[in-house]
Amino acid sequence: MTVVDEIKSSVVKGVEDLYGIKVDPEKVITSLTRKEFTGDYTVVVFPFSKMAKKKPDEVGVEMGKYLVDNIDQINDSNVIKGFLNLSLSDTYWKNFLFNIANDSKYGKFDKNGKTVLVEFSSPNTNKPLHLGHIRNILLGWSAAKILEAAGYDAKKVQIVNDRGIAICKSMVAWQLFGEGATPASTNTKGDHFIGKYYVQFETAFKEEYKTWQNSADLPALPFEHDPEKMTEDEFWKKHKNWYFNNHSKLGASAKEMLLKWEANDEATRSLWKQMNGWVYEGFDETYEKLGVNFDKLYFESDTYILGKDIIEEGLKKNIFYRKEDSSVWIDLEDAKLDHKLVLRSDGTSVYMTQDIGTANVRHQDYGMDKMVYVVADEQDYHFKVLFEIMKRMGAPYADGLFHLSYGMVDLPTGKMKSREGTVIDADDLVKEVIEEARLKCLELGEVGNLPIDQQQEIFYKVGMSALKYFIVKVNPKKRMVFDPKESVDFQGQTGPYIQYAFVRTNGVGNTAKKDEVNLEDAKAYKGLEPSERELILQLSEYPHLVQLAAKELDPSIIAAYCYNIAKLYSKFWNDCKIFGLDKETVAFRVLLSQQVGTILKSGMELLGIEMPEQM
RNA sequence: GGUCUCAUAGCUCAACCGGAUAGAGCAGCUGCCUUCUAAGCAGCAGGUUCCAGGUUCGAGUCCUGGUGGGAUCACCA
Repeated sequence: MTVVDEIKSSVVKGVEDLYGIKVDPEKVITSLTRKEFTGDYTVVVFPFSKMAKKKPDEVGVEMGKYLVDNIDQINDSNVIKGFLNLSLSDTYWKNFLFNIANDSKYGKFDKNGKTVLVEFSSPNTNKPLHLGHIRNILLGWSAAKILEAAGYDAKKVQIVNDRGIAICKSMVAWQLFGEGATPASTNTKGDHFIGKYYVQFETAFKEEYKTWQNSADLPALPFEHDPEKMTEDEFWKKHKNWYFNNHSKLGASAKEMLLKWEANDEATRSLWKQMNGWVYEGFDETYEKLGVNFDKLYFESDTYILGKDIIEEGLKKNIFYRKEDSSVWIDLEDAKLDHKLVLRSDGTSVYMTQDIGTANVRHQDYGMDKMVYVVADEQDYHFKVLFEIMKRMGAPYADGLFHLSYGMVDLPTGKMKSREGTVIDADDLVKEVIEEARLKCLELGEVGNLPIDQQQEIFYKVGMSALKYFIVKVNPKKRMVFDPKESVDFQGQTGPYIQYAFVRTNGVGNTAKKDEVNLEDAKAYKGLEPSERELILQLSEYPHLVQLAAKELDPSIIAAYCYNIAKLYSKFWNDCKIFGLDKETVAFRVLLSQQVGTILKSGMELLGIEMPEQM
């Protein structure tokens, strides 16, 4: 039982003993005492003062006395404006530090026997990964790590969108313009190689469309052009899809390719396999750089036909209904979600059907209790509908479905748009950030004399932490702005700042080893400086925050926490000397540094960030 | 137009689900390296939390109504 729990239950008992009122322990509000006041924990007494019909301060004083009398560790209390501040003894905090030093699993919860699937990344195979994917990947990875720490068996999966019109466009362009080139022959990373042909297709299509617009005998157009309401450009933009489907030569080739693919045409399938293979090689390289991996990949080419049988089952249960044209729908009006198509009139699947089917297959594979989809917030509606359907279908994991919805990454100039070339490429960004780190390390750090491969490793870790921390510190739900020039910083609330604090703890450890400091001596340490006390108090919050982050699926909670610890350690570093003092003090501060280092490392690991030994 | 979502310092973000005087970082200014790594520390300055009401001991947080951004409302994925 933690102190906080103990305080809460004592408050409950106290309220009952003193005033004869029963309260729910959940309703007891405690928090860390703010810096301006003396105390460690604060209890809000307003609710009890209302029930007891006494003045808040009066209740506070009575409760304070009760708690000091009944909980050994609490040795003082004060009341300010209805807030009861409780102080724990120095001995308590010192013992707390000794306890976690002996607990190798501090902050890691016992297995709860539940399995959770985390789906993330899920790229299309027609172009390379970009900054948006990076946010997705970091969130997914981190969510999985946090859930693991909270006791779940977390499986990392993705659905690879490897089929459809987009990849066919790349295939057509490669046939038309490729002249047999390969990633190897052009010395290009596979995903970039394919992306190049996708862009080439789009460019050629645009040209074709333009020529057609200016040609003499245009057919009747489906949309009217009202010059008052739209510009010429907007007018043609509106017709783009229609043109692609009905008049474009390139469009026809791509569509033909798709039909052949669906008909299992041998040549088409083998070209498709080859081109996707190139893309996967490229993706793997990027994933490795980002330090992530997956337990299982699901491919849309396998799953896109799934789900139909489930729809049939649902039809029997009257969850779905069939229209006259034999398309199948679900009525979700009572959930304020409208009617939604789940099967086309020709009997083929739609996106929703696939997702239903895929969820089912995953349940056969893993029997998961929970599933987290890391997908951008533009799909909020889709997942609301999907989850509602799964609930009505009675899926056993329906209550464990969670959409980790995150906001887009914007540039200072506005949205990233692949069509306008304003996309930040993942590989470029990684490379840039490592280069920045190299310059910074050589300027500020003490790495110049290390062997070159160790230097490289440090540059990599520092650069990646700057990038990752910047992204993961923001609450996932919020849109965020990424300024390529300024965003990836190395000072202040950043990854490298936290790494720097860690490197200091590491240095302390090395010196302690050299000086043969005996950590047992720490137990005889007599004092406790404010910055030491504050640090230990924060260390004690770690498990609680891991749980909170797991519950909210929010890595930014951990990111903020790590920063907090690093900051307090930096303060401690400045306030307190570590070596060259009596052996008890030295031992205690070495032990404290060691624990700070341990927590920083495991906290940052939850965010997918590695710590360098030195920098 | 319906639905969802967001709005906090010049900029980028916090505020642990309603708690004390709204906090950090960056940018700006002032100090601190002969001593464990100054990627640091201490300090100054910066706010009508978009607006108007409401709920209550207490509202950035909840409710209503505005304003402004974004998303979504396909037999696309």
